[in-house]
Amino acid sequence: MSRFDISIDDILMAMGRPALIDREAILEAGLAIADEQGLESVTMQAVAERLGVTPMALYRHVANKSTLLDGLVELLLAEFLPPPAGLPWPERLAGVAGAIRESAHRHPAVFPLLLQRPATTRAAREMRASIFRALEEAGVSPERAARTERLISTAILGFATSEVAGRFSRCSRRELDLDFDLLQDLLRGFIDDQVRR
Amino acid sequence: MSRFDISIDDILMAMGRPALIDREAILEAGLAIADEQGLESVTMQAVAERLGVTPMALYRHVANKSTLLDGLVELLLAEFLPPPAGLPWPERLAGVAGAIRESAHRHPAVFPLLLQRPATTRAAREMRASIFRALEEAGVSPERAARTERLISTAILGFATSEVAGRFSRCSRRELDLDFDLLQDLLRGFIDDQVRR
DNA sequence: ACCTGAACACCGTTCAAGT
DNA sequence: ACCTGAACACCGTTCAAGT
Repeated sequence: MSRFDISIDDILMAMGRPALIDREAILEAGLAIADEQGLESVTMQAVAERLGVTPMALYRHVANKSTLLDGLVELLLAEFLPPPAGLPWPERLAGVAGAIRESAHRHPAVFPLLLQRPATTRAAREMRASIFRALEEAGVSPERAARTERLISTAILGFATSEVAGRFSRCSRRELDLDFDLLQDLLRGFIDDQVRR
Repeated sequence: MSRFDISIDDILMAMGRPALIDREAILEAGLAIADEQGLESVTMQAVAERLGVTPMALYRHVANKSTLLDGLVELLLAEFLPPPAGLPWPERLAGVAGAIRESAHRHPAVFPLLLQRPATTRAAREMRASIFRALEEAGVSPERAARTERLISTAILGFATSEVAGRFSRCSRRELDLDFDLLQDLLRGFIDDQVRR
């Protein structure tokens, strides 16, 4: 009846044995399901089952399904490792673009969500910062850098999303590789333009 | 018991009185709900209720919810009217881009789906054709036109999606207007580049 | 032909209860 | 603290039945 019905021993014993699941395990299970069976297969029940637990157990670790999906997006962002700092900026930028595209191919179901969430998480800021540094090194003025970065990352995300979400389903992989090369030329020309002003 | 339990009179009477709903009414109700309350509020029950009908009645007119959503995308595409043919190509292209962006602002919930469906419907082909004609007039060779068109429309769709789906939620409308202007400059420069080769 | 009632399997989520 | 059982409101969908 009262809250003291739970004995201290009970609590200590519960604390002693490690939790069956945690936030990270939940997100990884969700991402695996999304990769294997698509986003609509990511249900609380499916995630729980993969972890050998009941759906209700998830709610101690994630607020609800919507924040679980936010967490999946975070997981993708965390994969966008900043490229090696030693390289000259064009190669660093190409590295970032390539890493983003590869992530899209690994996670075609979750990737489109990237375009739909404010890029305010730590990993998102880091990716932005790495593009910023490349632009700075290229000679883009700080006043222009933010806008330039937005357009560059939007173009890359838009292309990668179209590619994996099926808008280009009639194009061969080879065609799309060439598209991507051309996109990078386009962005390169754009940056040169921004520098010249 | 047998199928002849339905009398011809019954059928004629049913045929005589006009159907309560049809595919078009369903799609328009779905779009209205999406615009007003977001995509996740578009349920079979909500659409049916708006039409004064039970959810089961919808299934005679649309195969299932997924094709209903496809229909909403179609509705957006139908709004991308081809620009007046008399104008010079740069203005026509700007017209298309502006029309796409306006559609995104009118239908922020449905618009992101455009990036996720193969662009094979009639309206999608028409929009592509109008960009093609502009590129041709600009002097882009036919071999380059398809790839150029893909990159242009991807950039526009990607930007408009980011804008209405919340990725730029920290930017003011004025900032985004300037972003869009710059995007069009970028695309213009890209086309000039394609012509020069 | 077109719509409804009843029914099913499946969702997300809450809350009290167990350990 | 962490998980479960029971329960609720709400989904999408099917099918037989009504008119």
